[in-house]
Amino acid sequence: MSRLTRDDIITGAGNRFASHGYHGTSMRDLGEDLGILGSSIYAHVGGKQELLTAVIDRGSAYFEASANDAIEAASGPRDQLNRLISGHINVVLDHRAETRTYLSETEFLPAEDHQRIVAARSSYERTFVDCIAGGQEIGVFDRTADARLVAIYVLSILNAVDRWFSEQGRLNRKELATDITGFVVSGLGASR
Amino acid sequence: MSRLTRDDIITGAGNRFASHGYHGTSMRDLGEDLGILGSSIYAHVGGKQELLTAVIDRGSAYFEASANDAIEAASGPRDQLNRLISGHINVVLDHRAETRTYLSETEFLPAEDHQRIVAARSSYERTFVDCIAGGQEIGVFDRTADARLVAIYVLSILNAVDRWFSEQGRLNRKELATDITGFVVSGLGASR
DNA sequence: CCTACCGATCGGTAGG
DNA sequence: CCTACCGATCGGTAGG
Repeated sequence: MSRLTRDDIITGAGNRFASHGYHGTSMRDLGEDLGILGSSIYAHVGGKQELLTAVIDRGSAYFEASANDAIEAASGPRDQLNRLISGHINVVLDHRAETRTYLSETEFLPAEDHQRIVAARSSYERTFVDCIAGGQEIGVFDRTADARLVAIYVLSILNAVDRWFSEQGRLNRKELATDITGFVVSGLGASR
Repeated sequence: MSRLTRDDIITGAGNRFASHGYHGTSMRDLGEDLGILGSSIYAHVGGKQELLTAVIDRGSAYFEASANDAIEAASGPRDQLNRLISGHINVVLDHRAETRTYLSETEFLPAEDHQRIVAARSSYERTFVDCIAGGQEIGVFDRTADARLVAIYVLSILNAVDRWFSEQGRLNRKELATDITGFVVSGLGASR
């Protein structure tokens, strides 16, 4: 058993914060998960708040990277929308602890970090709005819809995925992404 | 200044739990909000856990009542879907504290209460699934869609509404309900 | 609903 | 990373 790294501590904190909440986690709880004492955590990080920031920074970075990948690889608005959706699903399922903390505990961040994360989130959401608006301009999406509202609807669906999706269920990730893209584009109206 | 009732305490607890989380709320915090001492709360309720249960029970009851109203008044699947959506929006906006607590803090309920609330929530969600499946049977909704998945998508959108909707925004509640219903039925494909 | 507490637990530190 | 702590705060109670 070798010594823990700072990254190990952040990972452990993410797991605890995701399942018990930031305020429901004590440094002693976290230490127990990691096999050390609560007080020993202070050899690696400055304090509990710093751990929350580190966990949420990770979550935020995963989403940003996913959006950048989608923009680079996309061949058009509909393809980009599918890539954004698929990427978001992969992020929340591959990094459940960080993204759950990011989505549920951001409000408990120190003011400075909170502002930074909210700005990054706005930028990420703008990627969805721009993609939808771009599709409306070239006529592949309905022009009468409000792109900002549709982006909010899509992100609401995506942010909840980790709460119900199971890898052992009827659909795999790729199929879920296709289903959500189809739902967003056609709803219950046209056959997909 | 008259004495507080048990209901007042529960309302105050809902407000605190919604903004600071259950674990982020101390009995002294709550007392301060109510203008009494933390220890005085115990004259009205058995403990902090009991407060969480009481707040979430309220939230759960609002959703149940809304679903029952929609079922009674509906003239068909599409009308019922619109009523379920509109009702859900009204519940989360009229009872922000209780519903936010219901949606975010249910996991911290004592096991027995947790089971009861999860069962009630399943029943509520089934109303949405049945409505969609009913519409598919009579051909007003696309038969190839998975009713359960669509219900999850709709509820994901609805549960996030209180996080971004403003009464002073471009849309009022009724218009938002219409927009969401339109989105669910037509997506970005057909014009609504 | 307040006064006056209780033991337990909290985030965090000094020194090794 | 542990030992040995610190003052502050926690949920909760007895008695009025």
